[in-house]
Amino acid sequence: MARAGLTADRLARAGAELADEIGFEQVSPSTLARHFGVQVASLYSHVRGAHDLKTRIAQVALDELADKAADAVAGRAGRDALVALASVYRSYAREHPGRYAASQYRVDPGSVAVEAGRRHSELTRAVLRGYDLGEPAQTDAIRLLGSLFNGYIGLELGGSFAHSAPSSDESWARILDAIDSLLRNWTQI
Amino acid sequence: MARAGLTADRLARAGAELADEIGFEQVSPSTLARHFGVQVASLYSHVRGAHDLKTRIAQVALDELADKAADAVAGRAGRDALVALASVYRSYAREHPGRYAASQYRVDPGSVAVEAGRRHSELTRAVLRGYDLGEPAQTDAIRLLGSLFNGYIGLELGGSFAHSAPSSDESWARILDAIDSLLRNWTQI
DNA sequence: TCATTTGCCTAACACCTTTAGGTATGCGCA
DNA sequence: TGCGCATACCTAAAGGTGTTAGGCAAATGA
Repeated sequence: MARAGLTADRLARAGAELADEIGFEQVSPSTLARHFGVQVASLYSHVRGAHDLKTRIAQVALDELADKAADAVAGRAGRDALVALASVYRSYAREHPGRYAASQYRVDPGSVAVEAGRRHSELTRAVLRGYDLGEPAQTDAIRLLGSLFNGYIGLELGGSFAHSAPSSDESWARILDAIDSLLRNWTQI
Repeated sequence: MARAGLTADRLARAGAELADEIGFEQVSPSTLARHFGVQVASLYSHVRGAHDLKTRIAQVALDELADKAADAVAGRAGRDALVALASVYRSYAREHPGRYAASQYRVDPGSVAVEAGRRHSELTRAVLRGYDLGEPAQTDAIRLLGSLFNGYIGLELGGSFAHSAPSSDESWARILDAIDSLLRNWTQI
């Protein structure tokens, strides 16, 4: 019998794709084994278990997202950079809901994925350079933006904004305007 | 053998308490059956299955949270009301992490729990009356606040703010100040 | 071509969810 | 008080998942 050619990396990447199709929650050693036409136990040579698998998928998503974010922010500043960064997260969540859910997977401290989290904060910090905030305002603002993006996307994906006016797109745009304004005037609060 | 006296309601409430002890993820027909000293299959007379059980626990948490929020907001306005509402959510999440996680459980449309979600928006709308926003700004602001609260608490519970200065408490307080200021000046963005 | 590595296999265990049908408990009523 | 009935909880069983242990055979390199 020909071998499937599994590696931890291929499993993680296939898991990420599978997550977009069937939902991150549903991705597991068994679904992934079925996907590769392989016995479940065979995965355990490449991955320590279900948690390890999900962590690796989270890592894939987090890296991919950070790459896109870095691209979007490059060469922009201020409001432009803010909107670009926000748009990357939101688009990614819509186009790759499974991967986005994976990026939210609680990864234990000490994992390599923690590093990816730091990369995201640094990207946000870069956007904030255009607003000239000192410390601790800058860290506060990073936390605010991270919370807002994650929170908005989470609620939107959950359908919270689906059945009422204004449309989610419109709210999102105006909220970003508001946040831009807030960041510009942060020092004089 | 004496009967345990199960009802859907008792299961949901016990599930909520159990969630705080062992984590919402871990609460399931089997853990709950063990908790009541009862065979797993016995739960199925009261609850349709695992999903139904979790939805009911979510409902308990959502209601309890809305009650606390209504209490906190009553008799306050403006910044006071904003801080009080925010504080209710954050305290609840810290004191009852399992219940809070339950409140985030994706409940299918048409479920009674959707109604509880609406109650939360209305509470936020009440807080915003102190800021004198028209539409669509008011709805935008509701979405902003909901996103921010959920997002901040989610990141905080995940440990994102644990290992760096300033403390989460300090950031939270200053972010609320910033949001208060933003809401007061929303119309002149 | 042979030895070795190792990728994938089978087998087995423990646990979980769900369904079907049986037993007995506790209530309402005579 | 005792009887009948509804139903709360039970046992049994099927099918799924995660994980470990050990075996066979395919690829790799000498």
